[in-house]
Amino acid sequence: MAKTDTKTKILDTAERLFAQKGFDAVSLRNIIEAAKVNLAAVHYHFGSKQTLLHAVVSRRLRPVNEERLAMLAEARAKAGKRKLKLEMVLESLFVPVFRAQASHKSGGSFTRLIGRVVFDRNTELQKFMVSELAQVIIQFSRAFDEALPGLNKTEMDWRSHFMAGAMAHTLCNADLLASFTGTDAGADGYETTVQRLVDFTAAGFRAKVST
Amino acid sequence: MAKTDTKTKILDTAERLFAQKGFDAVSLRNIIEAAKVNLAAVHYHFGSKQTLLHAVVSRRLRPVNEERLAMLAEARAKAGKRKLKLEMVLESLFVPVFRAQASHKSGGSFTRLIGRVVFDRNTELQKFMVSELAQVIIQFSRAFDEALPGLNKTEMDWRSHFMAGAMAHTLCNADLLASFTGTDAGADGYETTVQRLVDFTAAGFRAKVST
DNA sequence: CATTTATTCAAACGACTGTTTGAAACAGCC
DNA sequence: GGCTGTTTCAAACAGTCGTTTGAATAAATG
Repeated sequence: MAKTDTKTKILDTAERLFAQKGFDAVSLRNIIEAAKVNLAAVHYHFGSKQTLLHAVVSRRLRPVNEERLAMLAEARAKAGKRKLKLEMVLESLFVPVFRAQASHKSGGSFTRLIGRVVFDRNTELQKFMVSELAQVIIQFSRAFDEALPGLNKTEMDWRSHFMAGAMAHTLCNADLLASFTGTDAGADGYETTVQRLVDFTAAGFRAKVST
Repeated sequence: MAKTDTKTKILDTAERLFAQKGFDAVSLRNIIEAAKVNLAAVHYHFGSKQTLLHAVVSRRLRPVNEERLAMLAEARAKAGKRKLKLEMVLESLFVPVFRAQASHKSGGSFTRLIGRVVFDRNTELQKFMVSELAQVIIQFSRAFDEALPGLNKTEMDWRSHFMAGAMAHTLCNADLLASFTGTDAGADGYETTVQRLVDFTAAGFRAKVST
């Protein structure tokens, strides 16, 4: 118990602080102070600050990505020979990450972190993210092609891009919605949020391509 | 000429570097080295690093916001007594900021910066942004209500949020699209990008609200 | 038990941070 | 010319940064 205690304390605290303030704005000393561990413990367990970030992201993102692929496979199985339904593909992409926020009582700090990571310009981190997301990207871009057989590749790429932006912004800046508009982002469960996001992005994917 | 030369050299260089690496990751010494000015000049002209960021953002964002409001007013005038058209509202929001990228040959660094700023968690910066965007938010949320009379407030807030995410992500991470999919973001002019973004978000706004 | 391995700790490393200072260099004006 | 106000400059300030070190402690193994 005591062996991994320090390790997870560091992970939990780093996750919370990175999500709150961003990677560069949080120092290792901020983390070890809040986690009440020794400074050298970070390097002993993780090697460097950058590797710590990778560990923080990976711990949460890996199960999420596995569940995404599992849900997509299930959607495929359920469709059988029929065409894959766009809404189910989108749900497979959204539900695991939004549910992780609700279930794991990290106070939503980790989804904020994942959302933020997408927008962070950190060359090391981006390489890491690409490798972590590789399978998901491959499988889901294929799924989108199947669900929207008529759409040409360029349009598909752009619309996937827009969809990713809407998703990341929602994960990362849900509190902005409250401050700007007064609407409380966490008022309903994650299911309602996902439903809204699916409605919006599905309609966007299906929009008539203007000439 | 020499009087404002240092000032604009600092602004230009800071804009480029902030957009490339983010606010925290760039030091004042990085900036003054690239701009070939003295370190103290930053504080002489701008007071602090934070105020420099405000100046960098404001210089570009202010004219963009003015043009946004002007385009919206023009769209209103053109509509006359008819209902405001959603696509024209969206264009009024997108065109100025995307055109600024193309016209001002900053290499698109400033739109990346503006996109990034939306996602940055910097309390000081967020307060500043809210004040800079206040008028735009008020006017455009009213316009969206007019263009979509049937939609209730909560749904409207969420969809505006999704739309903002798609926009910010496109401004900030256009290069990601190239690296992930191979589609070159800058292949066509900004008009095509705006058109695609309008198509996507307009359809999202108009999506049937699922029960 | 002793001995080896894993983990914690305080202290220091050199480098870098934003900011301040006070003296130079420059401008425009009488 | 001298003088005033603006702008530049090198140097230093007081911290903080990520990282390393070597000894002290805890746990595990024989």
